[in-house]
Amino acid sequence: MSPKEKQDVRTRVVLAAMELFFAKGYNSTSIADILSRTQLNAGSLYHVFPGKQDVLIAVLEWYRDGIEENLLRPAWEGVEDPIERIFALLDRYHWMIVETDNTFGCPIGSLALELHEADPVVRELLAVNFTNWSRAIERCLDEAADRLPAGLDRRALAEFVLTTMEGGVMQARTYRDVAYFDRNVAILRDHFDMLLARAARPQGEFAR
Amino acid sequence: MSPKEKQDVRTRVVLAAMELFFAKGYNSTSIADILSRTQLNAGSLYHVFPGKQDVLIAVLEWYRDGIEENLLRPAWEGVEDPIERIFALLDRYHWMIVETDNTFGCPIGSLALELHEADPVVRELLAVNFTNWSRAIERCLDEAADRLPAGLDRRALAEFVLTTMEGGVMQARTYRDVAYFDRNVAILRDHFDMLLARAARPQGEFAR
DNA sequence: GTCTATAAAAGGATAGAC
DNA sequence: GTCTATCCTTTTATAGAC
Repeated sequence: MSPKEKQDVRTRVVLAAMELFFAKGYNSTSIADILSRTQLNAGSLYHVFPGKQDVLIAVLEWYRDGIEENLLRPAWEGVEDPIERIFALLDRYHWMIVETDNTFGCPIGSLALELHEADPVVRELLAVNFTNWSRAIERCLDEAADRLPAGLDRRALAEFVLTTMEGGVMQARTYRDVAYFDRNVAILRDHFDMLLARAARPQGEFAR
Repeated sequence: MSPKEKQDVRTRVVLAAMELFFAKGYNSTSIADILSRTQLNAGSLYHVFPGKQDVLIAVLEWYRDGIEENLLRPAWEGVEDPIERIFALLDRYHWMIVETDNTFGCPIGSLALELHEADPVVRELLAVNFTNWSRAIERCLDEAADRLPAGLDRRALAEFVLTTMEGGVMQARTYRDVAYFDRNVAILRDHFDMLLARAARPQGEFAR
């Protein structure tokens, strides 16, 4: 392959669609938008994708397959403590909000709420993306298990971290003010501090 | 007015649009959908509303003006304790999820994420709806202030309750399983329990 | 595998009679 | 204030030459 070899049609479409869905949503992005951005013709796109929904599916698969490389690894570089990794990930969202002038929306969350009558394949991919995200958090919690209260529902707490991110992003975007996100994260931090303190407290003390 | 007097066009359109936006989203609801459901003709609708966005605005104003009567009062009937009122409200969402076969989405949250490039008037109304919701929670927290830690950021905690609801609803809908919502609420309950315990603890103890 | 042209349908909105 | 008909644009998707 020559150095300036263009990416294949499939990749170009997926990357363009990803940006457009992120910026405008799925329904508000037309095939014409994708063609215009990729400089492709309709024939090329429809040669690879049967229809618009198949582009969406490819985008969701891209997110699914890239979470480690595109999200977690950059967020966790140089951060070893598993609890701090959770807040390092949230800090990355803080910066994504700031860098988009408070218009950032989680692409998965936005699609999950935009698509009311989603095809089962699409819905399954949305769910898988959520699961991969919260499972990554759960692995952090597992690593820190000995500092956390015995019997803690780590899966539930991991899902709660996802909830904090999604709710914080939603409010920051609606108010166009990252402070809404930050206040949510601060409460979550407080929650973790209390959990760590509870776990550290001597057994004799009435626990709770 | 006769007992069987029909509601005026404006009200009929708003109620129908509310249901349709809730079920299908804003972009996926056509004017034809609204006309079909209300049994009105295009002329009648456009006589009252300049365009589709004005219908959306009227719907958001309806939510804004009806939160007390339609949401808070029913949720809080027979519940006096302010902290329990918070969880009574969340319980109401639990049942809305169940009654919709796990397809429930918060109408405001869904619109907030669906409308990526919303008109300022629309965005302002979305924000006002969020504010009214979390302010209602904040009033509960104010009532319970003496049982909560001194210096607690009650506004932030109220926003965090909204986040818990929105994140829980989002996950329950995506997974089509109310258990995701319930687990989130359980963590929030744990958070409140820790806050109440912290506030009740004698001052001498290192209060972290 | 890529190109242009276009089909076919849906959607928002308007005109003008009544 | 309501009715029907229709305009105009956008959008998804396809046909068929190259």
